[in-house]
Amino acid sequence: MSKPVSDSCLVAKLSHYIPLSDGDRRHLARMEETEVSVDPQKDLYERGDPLSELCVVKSGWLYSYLDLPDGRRQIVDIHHPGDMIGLADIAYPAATTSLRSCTSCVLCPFPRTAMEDVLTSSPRLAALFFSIAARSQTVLIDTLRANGRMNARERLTFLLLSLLTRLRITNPEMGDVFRLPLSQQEIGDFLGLTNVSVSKAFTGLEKEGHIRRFDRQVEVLSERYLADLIDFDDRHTSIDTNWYPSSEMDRLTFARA
Amino acid sequence: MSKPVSDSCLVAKLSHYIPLSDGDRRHLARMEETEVSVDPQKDLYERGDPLSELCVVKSGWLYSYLDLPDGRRQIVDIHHPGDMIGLADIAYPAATTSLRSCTSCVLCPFPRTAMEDVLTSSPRLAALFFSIAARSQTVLIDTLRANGRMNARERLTFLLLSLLTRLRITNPEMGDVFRLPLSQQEIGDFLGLTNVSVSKAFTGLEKEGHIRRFDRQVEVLSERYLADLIDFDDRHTSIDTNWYPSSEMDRLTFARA
DNA sequence: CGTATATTTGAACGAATTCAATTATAGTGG
DNA sequence: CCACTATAATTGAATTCGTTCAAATATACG
Repeated sequence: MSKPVSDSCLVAKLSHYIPLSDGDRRHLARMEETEVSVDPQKDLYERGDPLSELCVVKSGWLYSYLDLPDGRRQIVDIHHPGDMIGLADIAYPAATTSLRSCTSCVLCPFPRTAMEDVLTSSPRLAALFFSIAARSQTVLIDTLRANGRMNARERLTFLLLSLLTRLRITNPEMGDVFRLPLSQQEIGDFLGLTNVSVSKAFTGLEKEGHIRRFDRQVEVLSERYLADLIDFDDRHTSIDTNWYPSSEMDRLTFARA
Repeated sequence: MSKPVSDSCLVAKLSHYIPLSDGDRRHLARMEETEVSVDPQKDLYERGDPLSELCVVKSGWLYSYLDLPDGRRQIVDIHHPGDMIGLADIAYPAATTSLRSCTSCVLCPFPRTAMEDVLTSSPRLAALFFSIAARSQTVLIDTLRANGRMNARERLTFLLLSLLTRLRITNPEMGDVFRLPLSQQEIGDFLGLTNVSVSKAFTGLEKEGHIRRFDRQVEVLSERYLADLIDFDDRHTSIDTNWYPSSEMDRLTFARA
């Protein structure tokens, strides 16, 4: 964040976690020489499509989803700037989920085969990729807990706190307010609710003074109370790098004052 | 399966996917020199506990779960013989889920630091571990879809088909019948339902002739019909190893006649 | 064989959904 | 810049699926 040595998305993302050598940087920069712009509300690929590239999100929001035969939809992951998309798909010959943009986006695609290079050339980068994948799994587990065992208001609380802590990583100055470019239908598809239930949960939280809404933004007014309500665990702020190869590592904590 | 060269759990599991060199085998065998027996219905660790070891399941069933403050429980993963437990936790200093045994189990623990050795010494093993982690994430995504967007009967169908396809990997001769050592309460905790709803869904599926139950076993009578009902996707049978370092690899399919 | 645990069943209840109408917001072209 | 249209959000009423509660039956285990 402090030194924009490179404008590679991937380097920017990974150097959040561990110091990267110049060799690592050059290596990563080669992965993504292109940028792609995407319109809002566009399907980029469908579950089952052959998938030759992963990508890093440079700007915009997207989500991965699965449909049921009758049209019911489950959003399984929301992607923000700095996120890598498709990492979990490398174990399969085709995409396991569909991908759709919420907003206008800029993406940095890189070839799937780049993973091989990383694993061969840099054990520490391999470990880092592994950690990133592991963390996204933990996020998924929390979402499962929310969808399986929480009521509508708790689920919405879970989403709002998740977004708040996620967005603070790449935007530490942001405070308690963020733009929410998801429709209530999309929020429902993420939380296993209808758009109507999402609306009622929103109104309920707002009337009781826990949140405030204006423009397309949300302000979280009682973060502590809401976190306690659902036993919220911030999975984003810190990551354990102790086990990584090479010894100069410490456990890093994201900048967040 | 055909050549029991080693009785290491880990080697047995991994050689399902790719041929292992003798060096790989020796390396892996060193990871797990011990075996541990566990009684049924025992908590092995709780979310938040420091976690110095991962393990491979040699026999028995276990599950990972999360609780809410008021006692609601969500089971997020069910572990069978051949599974590795704790892989996703290595990005965190402490356990992100709690672990509990369903049945008597034999586990093969190995130190968390072993991952470092693997990543340093064998890019191909690193890629394999990565694939295994990625696949378990996909399983989680399917579970999220079930919990978020399916009704009770569809969710139970999802669980039964998941178990059927999972257990066939390590027991190809098994046909359409398997033992189910989970209580209906536990099944409910996995599917986001109450034990009562699980009972009614079971009875419903049985009365319509889709399944049969006897002893603690379940027989799936109309697998095709049930799979179509929920658009079930078998995530277990095949895994893509094309992208792995070293060229002698093909895409492998599990033995299943 | 007896006791504890698990499953089944039925009835009443409740949270979320569905359906439908209203209000608000966003985007477009005059 | 405003009116117009399409989309999104809100609100209320009726419905539904799953839950809760409670009792009966079945199963497992010492």
